[in-house]
Amino acid sequence: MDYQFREIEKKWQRFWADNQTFKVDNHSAKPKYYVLDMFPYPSGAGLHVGHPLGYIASDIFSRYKRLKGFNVLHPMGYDSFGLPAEQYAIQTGQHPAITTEANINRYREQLDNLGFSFDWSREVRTSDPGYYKWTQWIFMLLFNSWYNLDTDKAESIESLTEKFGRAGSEGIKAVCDDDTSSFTAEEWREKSDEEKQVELLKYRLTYLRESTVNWCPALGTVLANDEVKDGFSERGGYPVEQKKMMQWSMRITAYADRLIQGLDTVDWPEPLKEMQRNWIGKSVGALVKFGLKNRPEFIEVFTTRVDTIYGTTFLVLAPEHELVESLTTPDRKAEITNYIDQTKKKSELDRMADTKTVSGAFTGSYALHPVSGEQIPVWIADYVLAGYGTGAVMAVPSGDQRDWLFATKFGLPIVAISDAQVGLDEQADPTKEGKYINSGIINGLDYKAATTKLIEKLEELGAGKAKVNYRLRDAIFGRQRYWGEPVPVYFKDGLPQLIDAAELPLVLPEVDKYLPTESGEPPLGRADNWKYRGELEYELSTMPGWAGSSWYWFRYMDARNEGEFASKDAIAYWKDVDLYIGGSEHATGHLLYSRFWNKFLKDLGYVIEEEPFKKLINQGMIQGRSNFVYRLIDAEGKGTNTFVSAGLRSQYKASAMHVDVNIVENEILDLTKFKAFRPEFENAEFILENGKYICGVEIEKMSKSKFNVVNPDELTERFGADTLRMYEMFLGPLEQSKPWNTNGIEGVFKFLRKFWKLFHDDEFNFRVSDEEPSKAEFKALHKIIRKVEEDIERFSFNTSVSSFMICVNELTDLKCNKRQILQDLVIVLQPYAPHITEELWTLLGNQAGTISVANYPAFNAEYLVENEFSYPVSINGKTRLNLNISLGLPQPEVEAIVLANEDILRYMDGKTPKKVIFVKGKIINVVV
RNA sequence: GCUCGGAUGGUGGAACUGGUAGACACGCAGGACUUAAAAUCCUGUUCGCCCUAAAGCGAGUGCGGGUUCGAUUCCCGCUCCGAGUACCA
Repeated sequence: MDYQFREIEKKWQRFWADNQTFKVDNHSAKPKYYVLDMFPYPSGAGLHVGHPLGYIASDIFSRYKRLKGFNVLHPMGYDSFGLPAEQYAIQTGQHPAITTEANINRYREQLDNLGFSFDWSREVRTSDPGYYKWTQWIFMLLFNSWYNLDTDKAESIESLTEKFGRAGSEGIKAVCDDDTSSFTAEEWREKSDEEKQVELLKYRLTYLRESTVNWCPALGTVLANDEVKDGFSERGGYPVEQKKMMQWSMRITAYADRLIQGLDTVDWPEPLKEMQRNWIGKSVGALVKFGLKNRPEFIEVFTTRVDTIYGTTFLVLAPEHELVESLTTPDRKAEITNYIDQTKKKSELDRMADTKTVSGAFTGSYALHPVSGEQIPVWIADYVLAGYGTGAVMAVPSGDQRDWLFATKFGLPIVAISDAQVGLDEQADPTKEGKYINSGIINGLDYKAATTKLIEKLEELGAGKAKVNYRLRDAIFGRQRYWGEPVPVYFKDGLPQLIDAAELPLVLPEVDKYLPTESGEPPLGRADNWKYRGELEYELSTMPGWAGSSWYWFRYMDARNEGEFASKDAIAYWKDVDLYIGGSEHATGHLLYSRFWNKFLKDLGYVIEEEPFKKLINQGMIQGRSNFVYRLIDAEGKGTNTFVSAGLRSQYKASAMHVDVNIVENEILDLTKFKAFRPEFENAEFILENGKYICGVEIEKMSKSKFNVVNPDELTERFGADTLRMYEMFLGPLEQSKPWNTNGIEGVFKFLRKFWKLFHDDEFNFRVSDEEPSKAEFKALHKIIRKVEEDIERFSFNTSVSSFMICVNELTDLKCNKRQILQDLVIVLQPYAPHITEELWTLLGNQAGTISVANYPAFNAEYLVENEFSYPVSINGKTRLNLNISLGLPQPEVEAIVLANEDILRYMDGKTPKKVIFVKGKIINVVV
C-alpha cells in the first residue's frame, strides 16, 4: 500500500489514547525532565496554524528526551478563565462555563489530530473548582504573610505579631505601606483586635489599597488598559474616566531585587531578561529632603546622583504633586492653575510626541538646600511624573539634559560641579569623572567618595538617606468581573477576613446576568443569598487572569491531589520546569508573576527551587499571509465583476480585495472556487496573464476578517499530521517570526512518501533486507544520528528536517532497504513524525507502542572517518578548483602536490608562491 | 529617544568555533512516462558578460570602511525593517 497517512494517523492516535502511552509516573529510576508549553486560553475561534508551532517543538523535544532515557513530564491544560467567554456570556446569556467547555473540547480534538505526546491524565483547567481551590489557597497564604527584610524572605504573619508583642514596631524591617505606625510592645498588646488587623493589613503580601481604575459609567464596568482607546471604551466607544477604588493588590515589589538577581541564574533569551530588568527598573540613589523657606513642610526628592546636589539650582514638582497648591504664591496663582489645566488636557499621546518641548511654571516659593542652605526656586513641569520616585526632582542643569533644557528656557543658573565637565553652553554633561568644584564639603573628592560623604552628612542632618527605587508597581489583583476565581474573603466590621481553609473552594455563584449590579457593584453582587455563613458580605471582585497561570506547573506534578496543591513527594521529584516554550508577549506579565509566586512558595517551604523555569524558548509569531484579487472599477468608481491578474494590475483602474487564502495555491487563484466564494462572483470574469490569475500578497496579522487564517485541520486532512508537524518546523528557526505560507508543504509530504518507499518495493509490498549494510549506508545513518542530536539540543529543528531529506535521498540513491539502517532511522525520525514511524516500527516486527521508549541509536564516529578529502584550492583567497588529497599527509607533502598541479600553476600565472595556507580537512590557499 | 533582534537568489531558508556562499525545499523552465490528467522520475535554475554549446570571465550575503592568506561570520561608522518601552530624576 502507498503511504496511507489518514488511516495510519488515526490508528496510532487511538492506540496511544487507549494504552495511555504517554502517562508518566512520579517515581522512576530514570532522571526527570519537565517540558512545559504555555497553556492556551480556549478561544471560540479554535486553533490556527500558528498555535501548534511551539507545541510541535516541545513535543519533538519531549519525545527525543524519552528516547534519551529520561522520565518526561509533558502536560497540557487550559487557562480557561478570561474575558472573551464573559463578553460572549453578556451578549448571549450563555453561562461562560458552557462555552468554555465547548471550546476546550474543540481544542482537544484539534490537538489530538496532531499526535502530541501529552499526558492528558494530568490536564488542568484554571476555571475548575478543584483547581482554583488551590489558587484561592495561595491567595490566603499571601494574605497571611509579610516580607521580612532582615531575613530577606516572606514569613508567616504570626512571626510579625510575635515581634510586635515582644518589642513593638521598633527594629522591624519590612516591605509595607508607607503609613505604618510606631508603637511599643505594650501599646501593641493594648490595641483592640480591630486596630491590630488594620495595622497588619499594611504588611500583608496581599492587601487592600485604593487604586485608580478605568471606569466606564455607560458600561458600568472597569476596563483594562487594553480596552481603552484614547479615553473611550474600545467596545461601544463610551467615555472612560479614572476612578479611585479599593482594590486587592499583591506586594510583588517585595521581590523586586530577587526577581532581578534570579535572571542571572536562568537560561532565557537575553532580550526577554532585559525586558524584565527594564520593567522592574531598579535605580539606586537617595531620598533627600529640601526644607521650605518660612514653612514647616519639606519637599522630598529621589535622585540617583546625590553627588551633584551642589549643582541644584531649582526644584521641579510634578503638576499633580500635593504641595503645589499650598506652595503657589498669590501672584503666581493664575499661571500655575493655567499650566495644570494644560497638562490635564494633554493626552498621553501628546505628552509622548512632545518630549522636545520644554514647559513649566514657577510657584513663587523657595526651598532651602539641605547642605548649603541656599534658597532654591520651586517650579512645576510635566516632565516630572507624579507616579515615579516622589514626584519631585532636584534639578541639576549642568548634569542632566532635561534640567539643562529647562534652565536654558527659563533663564535659571547652570552651575558646573566637576572639573571634568565640558561644553555646558551646549548641553549638560553627566560625567562622573573628575573632582568636584563649587561643591562645599565634597570639593576635590571623586564620585565614590563624594556620594558616601554626602549620604553620611544627609543622614546626620536628618535630611536624607540612601534609597533604592523601582519602577515596578504592586500588582492590582481585583477584577470587577464574573468569570474569574472568587476571592476567599468576607468582611466583618469593614475588615477583610479569610474564610476558613476547610471551606475552600469558594465556588463561583450563579448570577442572572453577567453585568454589574444597578448600584455599580461587580457581577457577583447579583448572586442570591451569597453570604459567608449566611450573613457576612463576601468580597465581590474576582481574581485577574494571571492568578491561575502563576502556579499551574506545580499542579501538573500532581494534578488529581485533593488534599494539597501538589504533594511534597511530587514536588521533590519534579522540582521545576526544565524547558518552557511560549511567546514573548508574556515577558512582563505571566512570566514575572509566576516567578514571584514561585519565590513566595519557596520562602514558605512549599517548593524547592527559587526559579520556576530553568530554560525558556520563545517561539516566533506566525503571521498571516493575505492574498488579494484586483477588481476593476468602472467610470463611476463602482466595483465591476471583472478581476485583473496582479501582474497586469497597473494597466487598469482596480481596487484590491482580500480573497480567501484557501482557494489560492502558489498565488494562482482557483477560478472555480472563487466563483463559489460569494454568490456575487458567480459570473465573475477574469483578465489572465499566461492563462492564470495571479494574486497579490501581503503579510498581515492572521485574522478571520483578512481571509488569511489557515486551519491545521484542513492541512492534516490533506497531508497528514506528520507532514504538518515537519513542515511547521521546516519553515525556519523556531524563535523567528515568519509569515505562514503553505506553498512548500508538498516538499515535506514528498519526503515522507519517499521515506515510506524505502521500506517497500515498487508494488508497495513491505520488504526490508537483513543483509549487512554497506559503508555508505552506515555513513548516511550515522550522519543523521549525530545531526539530529545536535540540532535538537540547540533547538534548530528546521535544519534537522533538511538533514532527514538529505539522508532519505541518499538512501534512496543507494536503494537501501537494510533493516539495520532503517530501524535506527525510524527511531531518529520518531520525534518529528510519530505516526509513520510507529507504523513502520511495528511493520519491522517490533512491539506496538514501544518506539516511544526505544533507545536513541548510539553515534559511531568510525563510520564517518574519511581517508581523502576534496580540498578546495584557492589562489589569493579565490577558489579555483578541488583536489582529492589523502587526509593523512603532512603540510609539506600537500604543498608539493598542489604546486606540482598544472592547473594550479596556470592560475598562478608564473608567479612564485609566497606562502601556502593549509588547514587540514578544510582548505588550501596559495598566496602569490 | 533608549534596549534588544534582524537584513543572504523569484520565495522559505542553510553555512555550528573566520575556511568551497546559496545546502534542503518551494516556485519556475525544459524533458521522460501516459490517449490524457494526476502521480512519479530526469535536467537546469544567484546575477551579469561571452556563447549554438561546452568552457570561461566578472560581480555578489543591506551600505561604507577596517582586521586577516581568507569575512555572511570579527571590529568601526551608517541605512532600513521588526519587537519592547515611554520624559525614571
